[in-house]
Amino acid sequence: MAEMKYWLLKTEASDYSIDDLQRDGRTCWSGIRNYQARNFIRDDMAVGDLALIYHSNGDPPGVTGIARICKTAYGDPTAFDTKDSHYDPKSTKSEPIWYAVDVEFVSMFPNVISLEHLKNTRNLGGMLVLKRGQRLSVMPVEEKHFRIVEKMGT
DNA sequence: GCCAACGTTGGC
DNA sequence: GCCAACGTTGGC
Repeated sequence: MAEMKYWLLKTEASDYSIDDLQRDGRTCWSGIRNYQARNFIRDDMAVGDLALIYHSNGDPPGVTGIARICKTAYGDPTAFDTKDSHYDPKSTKSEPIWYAVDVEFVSMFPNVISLEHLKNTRNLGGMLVLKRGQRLSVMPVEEKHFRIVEKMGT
């Protein structure tokens, strides 16, 4: 088995929150429309990888829990749906441009680990989400950083 | 709602 | 291939 990887997945709490994931148990993580993020999803995510769930535009913005990748990348169904706001006619089922994975609920933190808290945690220096101007909705996380945030959330 | 920091598009 | 215009993200 390949080495386990760690990720950070951004979502807007008003759109799909950790509470929604806990309720659903499992969901299709769709709507990613950035090539760099797409490449992570399509090429690097494996079943069993763990992801920090990050609420952007939250109050406060921050990490709210953990999910696990439970199905590797497949053509993003929202790109095929003419009624969906993420519809993209250039992405076809035979040759998808955009991809989704399935994730399952692992845990919800009792308190949000706020962006400010992350910034003030010295051991998290270099974590991608803290970098200025970092807008990727999917990004890799180093194991050591994942473990620190996981611990902060328990 | 503002705006900085991007990524994408399209004319040339 | 350059780059200006435009759209989006996301903290504040």
